[in-house]
Amino acid sequence: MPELPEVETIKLGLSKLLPGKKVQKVTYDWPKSFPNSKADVDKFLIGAKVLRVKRRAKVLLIELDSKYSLVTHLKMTGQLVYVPYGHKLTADSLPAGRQGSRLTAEKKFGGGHPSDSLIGRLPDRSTRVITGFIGGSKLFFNDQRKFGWMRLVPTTEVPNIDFFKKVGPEPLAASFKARDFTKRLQKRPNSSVKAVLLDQTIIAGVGNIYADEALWGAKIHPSTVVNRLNGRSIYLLFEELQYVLKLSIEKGGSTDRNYVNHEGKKGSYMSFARVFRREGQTCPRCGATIIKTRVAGRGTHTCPNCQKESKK
DNA sequence: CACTTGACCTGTCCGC
DNA sequence: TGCGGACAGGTCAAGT
Repeated sequence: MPELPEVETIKLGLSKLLPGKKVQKVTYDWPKSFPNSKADVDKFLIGAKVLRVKRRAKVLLIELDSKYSLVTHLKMTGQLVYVPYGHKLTADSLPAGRQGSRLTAEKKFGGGHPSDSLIGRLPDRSTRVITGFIGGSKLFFNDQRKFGWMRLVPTTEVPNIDFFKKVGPEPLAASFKARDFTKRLQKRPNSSVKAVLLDQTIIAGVGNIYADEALWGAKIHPSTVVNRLNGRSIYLLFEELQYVLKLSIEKGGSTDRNYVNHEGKKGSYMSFARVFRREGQTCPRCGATIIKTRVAGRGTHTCPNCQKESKK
């Protein structure tokens, strides 16, 4: 769910908050969520100062003056939430309620914070890593499903992470033109256009939400095979993809179920979505009923009238 | 080689 | 009410 616009929103937020902050303490206990050794943490993270925050594809990069970077992929349910100094926290460490114990964060930390905001309830059962800064502020990496990860990587080695070696170009880069988009798509001539949009090695940052939204905008059925798309269709798809990504960044991203930004707040793109998660509702363009099917192994939302399936 | 499916996880929802 | 099963969907590994 965090796709390009969601990670970009977090990047913009954290860029205003983290640079200059010095790491004081780090708490983590789930190796897949944070695989680094304590020795590395002590050497390269504790005492390090944040230089800048960047994004590449769906990955967030926090560059440190120790020549290491904190690299985070939120996958499906990851969150990065910053809690400023002065906010009343109920505990300083990870809750212990996840191994068999059915303790909820609420029970463990003494029943209900007056504030209903996520910030007031952190850490919670999904908290995997807490990075504490001098001055008392904290960055929480929460991840309910544990698919995401945060890791400490030498900054010069970041481009050599397998994912970065293979990942495609940024769709919103000024240098990325329709011609480039066409060439990239045509590397997978026999795949469905939706599968290709979701393939991070073709184009970076597109996930299920914006794939469906852009395909609706371009009136293309998601299972259309790339080599059956004409030049005009591909151009339209390029324009629509950029449009939905930019609009969503403006709206602070999409909150389908889990996503929140650096302040623990939801994004509002979903109220602008035309098809995603709108099965049973009417198509804003033609009034037909939006349907949900399965394409490329994913839930897929289309207007059966605007997006005709091409006959083989 | 090109392409598709399953595994990784947990929480929620639906039907019986 | 409780329980099993389907489902959510980003990426990598394994399968066709």
